[in-house]
Amino acid sequence: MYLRCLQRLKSNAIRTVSSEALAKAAGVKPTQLRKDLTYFGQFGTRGLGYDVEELTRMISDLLGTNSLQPVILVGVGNLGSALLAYRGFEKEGFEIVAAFDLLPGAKRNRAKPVFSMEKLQEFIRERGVRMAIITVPATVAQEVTNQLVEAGISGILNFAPLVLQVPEEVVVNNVNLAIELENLSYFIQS
Amino acid sequence: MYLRCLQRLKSNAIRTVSSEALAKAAGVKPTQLRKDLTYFGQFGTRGLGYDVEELTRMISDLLGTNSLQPVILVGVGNLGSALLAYRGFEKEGFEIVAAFDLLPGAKRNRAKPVFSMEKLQEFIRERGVRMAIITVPATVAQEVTNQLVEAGISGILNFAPLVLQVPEEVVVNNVNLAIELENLSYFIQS
DNA sequence: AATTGTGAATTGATTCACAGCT
DNA sequence: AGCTGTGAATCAATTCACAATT
Repeated sequence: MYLRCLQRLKSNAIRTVSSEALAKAAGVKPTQLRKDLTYFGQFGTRGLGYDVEELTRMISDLLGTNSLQPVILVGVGNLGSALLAYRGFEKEGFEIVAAFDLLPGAKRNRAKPVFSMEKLQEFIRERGVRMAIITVPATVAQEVTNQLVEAGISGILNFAPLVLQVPEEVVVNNVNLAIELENLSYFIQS
Repeated sequence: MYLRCLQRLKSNAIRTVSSEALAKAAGVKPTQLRKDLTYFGQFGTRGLGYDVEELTRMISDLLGTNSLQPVILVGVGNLGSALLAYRGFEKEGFEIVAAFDLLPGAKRNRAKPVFSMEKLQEFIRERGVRMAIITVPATVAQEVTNQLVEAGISGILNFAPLVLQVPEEVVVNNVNLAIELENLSYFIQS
């Protein structure tokens, strides 16, 4: 989040920012921001603030965002197609290098290649891909996950609405749109 | 999350579940689950567990998920189109009743009507819509938000990668796909 | 004068440990 | 015997308050 805000500042030719201003932009409190940063070192100048350029570089290094990470996507339905077409990732250092689906033929005419599921493990191994996005139906998500893990994937962004069982060295982030809506719905009932 | 797991159990004709089993399915610890539930009352039977049917009903009531909530969507790009076509919401009690875009004409041939932005506020007011999904570019997201809030929206699911400024009675949930990927990427660098 | 960096204090969430039901 | 419900203990995150620095 901080990185995103810093990039916005940079594109507005702002050189220096106080914890107060950056925190406001990121939607957190100034002390929170300062505490967060000190876990990784001291980057500010007292009385002045943080150098936008320098702080940007340090967070990028930390996140390992400086090199382009290849990512694959499994399940080219509505959501999968949208993510394939979405350009927003590349700016942040990720590239969806290929997609996989049971029916790759029907999913042609896209910028990205869509392969059949048989090619999945071979592709992961040959290209050394470490991250995958799962946009398959819940019923097959665990089976797909098993294949991914077996082939060496260590990070999964899961859009299927269930909890995936994985070995502990594999990291899963879940995005569940229905839960987000329910959450909103709960908090606005007043 | 619990609700989702309970529904799965129900469809497998399972009548009763222990905190241990349900917690496992939801990816949390048993004590966590029990503590969570007791914030709202006592629903289990000692020595036996929870009645799937009863617990389902109580969580549904709590979430207000029993009545169908109308939701609108603003910004019919790649992601917006995918969400419009996504059926997963309806099962959870939400219906995207309309979408809005600067160029509604180009976005026809869908199950849902796509209106021009001029119709936005009128629609919200007439239909009493309380929730909106924002899938517009970051550059116009704040402006769209202002319009939504002015028309009476009180819950926003925001996919634009920036922090929206809203009055405190309005709830915003952010979904930022690039941040999810970055997060994964950070935790798998070993 | 402004603003960071950070121990200490506070607040909040999770887990333990076990009493209490069925 | 099995399993929930929960006060107490622990662990983690946030915020305060202010010394240190430019």
